[in-house]
Amino acid sequence: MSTLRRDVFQAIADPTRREIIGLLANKALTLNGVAENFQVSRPAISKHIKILTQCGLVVIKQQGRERYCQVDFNKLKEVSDWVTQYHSFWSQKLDALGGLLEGNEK
Amino acid sequence: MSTLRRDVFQAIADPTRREIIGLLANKALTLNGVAENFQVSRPAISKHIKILTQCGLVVIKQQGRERYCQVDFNKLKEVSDWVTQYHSFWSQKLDALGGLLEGNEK
DNA sequence: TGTTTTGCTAACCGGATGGTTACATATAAT
DNA sequence: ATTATATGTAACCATCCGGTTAGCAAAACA
Repeated sequence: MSTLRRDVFQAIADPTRREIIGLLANKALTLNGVAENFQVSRPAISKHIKILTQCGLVVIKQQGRERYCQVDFNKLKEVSDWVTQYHSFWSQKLDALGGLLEGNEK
Repeated sequence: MSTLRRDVFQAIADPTRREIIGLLANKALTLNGVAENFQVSRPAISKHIKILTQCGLVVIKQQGRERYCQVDFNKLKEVSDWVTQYHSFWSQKLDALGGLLEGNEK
């Protein structure tokens, strides 16, 4: 699994990974602790965690043989920044095109 | 290309599609107008636009043989909502685990 | 010491993704 | 009527993705 092209947007694209983030928001969990909450196998969760760590969204702290996963929420700011740049457009009507086409709508 | 599992998070996972959204924020463009701004082929852009329309992020208004693309920014709220639920965690120090492990850190 | 537990990695699989080229269709322009 | 333009679609391809099972290594426990 290469470490290329790993960014936050791609990491949160998967619903399972978003769920994992939700879980870890409450408290740090070991990998098995995370896996208990899902139907899929441990290796599958392990892969998800790896993707989340590769982009910095999750940080792992080793404690003996256990590895506690926690979210670095600051990484989510990258997503927040991207989204909020469009906040001003949100309440805008969807009729900008109408103007653009000078009411020539089909 | 099935219409299944098409959600906003997956749509914005691709950097090209995020760029497209940035482009369309300024003004509605035809499909060729969008494609002019990228190196990839027109069919590739066509596929991206299809994905963006399937999840509702982009709306198309046909004008003769031209198809004007514009962003429905309200769809981005879904992303914003997901992110902002974690706003309270942002300024939090990354030492919650330290407490959890009772200073037993390696 | 031996065994259980935690977690990683490898090999594999089917389906999705992102790209291409080639061709089809419909509207517009000459 | 013919040609040019705008766009869609099909077929194909390499790679990625998310999942599996099997096996390995290290720490913890009996």
